[in-house]
Amino acid sequence: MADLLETAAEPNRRRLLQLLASGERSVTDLTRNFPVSRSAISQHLLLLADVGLVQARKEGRNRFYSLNAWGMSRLRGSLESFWTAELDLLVADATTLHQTAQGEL
Amino acid sequence: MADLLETAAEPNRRRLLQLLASGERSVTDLTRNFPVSRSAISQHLLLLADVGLVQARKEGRNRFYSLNAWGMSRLRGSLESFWTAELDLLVADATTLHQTAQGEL
DNA sequence: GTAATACGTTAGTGCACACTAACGGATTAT
DNA sequence: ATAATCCGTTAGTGTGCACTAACGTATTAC
Repeated sequence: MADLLETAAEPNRRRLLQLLASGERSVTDLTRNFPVSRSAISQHLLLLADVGLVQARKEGRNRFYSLNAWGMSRLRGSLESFWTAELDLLVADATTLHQTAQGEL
Repeated sequence: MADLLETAAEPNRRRLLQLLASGERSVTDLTRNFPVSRSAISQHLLLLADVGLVQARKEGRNRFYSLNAWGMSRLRGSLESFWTAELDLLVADATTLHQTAQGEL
């Protein structure tokens, strides 16, 4: 799983990135927000670190993970290059259609 | 793989969505843009259809796949709810830092 | 009509992923 | 000091994914 966007897309990892947006957090602390084990979360974090989206800081027996701004910037770029103007047009039409349908109810 | 964003994130499927942005295409036609088999592409298309991002139209012995505007609209929504304003701030800083670094060369 | 060909899907396989269980390392309590 | 506890990672396992090979079906050539 070398791909940046694909790595970030997995639901648990997506959530991890969002949680880390508000600041660094330990593995155990992050785990509280998930139904899976500390180990699972640790491994998701290691994957995110592999692609450069997060990094860890050791302090005592804790490891505080935080977002890597540069990696997140690259992710943003990937998203933007994926979502072309052509798709915006398509979606604009769909939204219009949907709103029309809603209005017609 | 029920998750919309995760399904769309896989590199080949991402590319398929982009190719389909310019209009409907047959499986064989789409396959020309990939190093993998027609079968592989067909299966990716079936997955995309499962989550409602594309649909197929039969004509002769061809099946023309096209984007589902409403599905793509939902995808757009998922992307937007993932990428919070907080992340924009973080990335803005990173970009600034990078530009500074570039300027310093 | 029938043989040949083209298109897309289903069958089958290897591998990677996501997870729990077991572990090593560090800190705290006594 | 040492036993107990907490934190994060590595070991081991099952499932699901991405892919090629084989197949069914429909069209075209003769």
